[in-house]
Amino acid sequence: MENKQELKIHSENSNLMANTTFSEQIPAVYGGGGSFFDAYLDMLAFQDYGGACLSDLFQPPTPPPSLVVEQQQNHHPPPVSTVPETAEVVNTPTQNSSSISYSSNEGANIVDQENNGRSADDDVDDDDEDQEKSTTNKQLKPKKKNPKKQREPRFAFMTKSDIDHLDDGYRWRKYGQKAVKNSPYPRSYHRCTSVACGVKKRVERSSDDPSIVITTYEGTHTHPYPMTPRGTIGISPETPCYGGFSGGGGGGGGGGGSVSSFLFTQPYYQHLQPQLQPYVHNQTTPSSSLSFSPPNASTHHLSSYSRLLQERRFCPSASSTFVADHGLLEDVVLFQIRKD
DNA sequence: CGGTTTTGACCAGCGC
DNA sequence: GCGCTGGTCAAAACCG
Repeated sequence: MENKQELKIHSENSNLMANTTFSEQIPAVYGGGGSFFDAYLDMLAFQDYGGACLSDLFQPPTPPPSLVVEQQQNHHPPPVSTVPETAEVVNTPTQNSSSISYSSNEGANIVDQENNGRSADDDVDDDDEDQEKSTTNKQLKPKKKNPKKQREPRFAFMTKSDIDHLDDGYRWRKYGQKAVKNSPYPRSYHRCTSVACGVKKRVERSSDDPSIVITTYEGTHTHPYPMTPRGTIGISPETPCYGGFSGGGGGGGGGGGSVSSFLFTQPYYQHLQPQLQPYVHNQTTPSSSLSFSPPNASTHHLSSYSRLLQERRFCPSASSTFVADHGLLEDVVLFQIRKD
């Protein structure tokens, strides 16, 4: 059995043909056989756009993105509210979906699965054995100080794009590339260049559909959002968000970057919870460019998608202080609002 | 010159 | 045990 949850977002805009699908599968046995996703992903998101940077999609945001939000459940009637004016969100949680977590630091489910229940203490116990091994290895190459290092939560982001590296503002350094079995396209390995930030990213193209770039993120950023090249944000240094997701950037020298980053620090399926989260207003950037306040959208009519947009901006370390973040979805939906 | 990319080698895990 | 594959390292090359 596996848990699966999907969230589709369709955008109707001549300049914005976003077709985003978030889905998650928690395989019964992590790493077991099956599809790439079964074995590999904690969460998967699909973003369909043709540009290099999501933010670029919205250069002429006229008219505002027409998004229709709806929810679907495979075995349940369409729940929750609809926001007819905009985005379409298809949320398809199956059974046990409530056990799914997208949180990086809080994603105990994911971590537990990936470690098969191993704890950090277990790793410590292996030190002796590891040292013995490393003694031999040192003759060849001193590597792997912590071979059984706890694996960070991961999730993937599928992007339909011509380019491999989506610009998210974080800086990535490529540290490896490998040919992928059954795929003509190599997989590249990237690491966040920030000091003491262990976030990793893998980028590969789907062998089935070469136009799709699969970006897998591992770990959590332990630093504030690094740059604001497109004239907007920077997450407050006082409230470092642990972005379970961040993408793009890196290659091609010159750093650069957009303002996109996902912060799935709160599970986006939180729409299942009765209470709504308040809107986020970035206090560090008084400019309206960061404010998310959907016009004419009462909290009662917030779609799950809208709530997703909010939730993903939350910082777990500051549950009562919400910090705005420019993420891909935000780019999809809120550009017009921000422009205003 | 410093940062990034490339690339071959090495290591670990897994399946047979 | 062996081979395959994924992931990482690190030196060299590259680039601004």
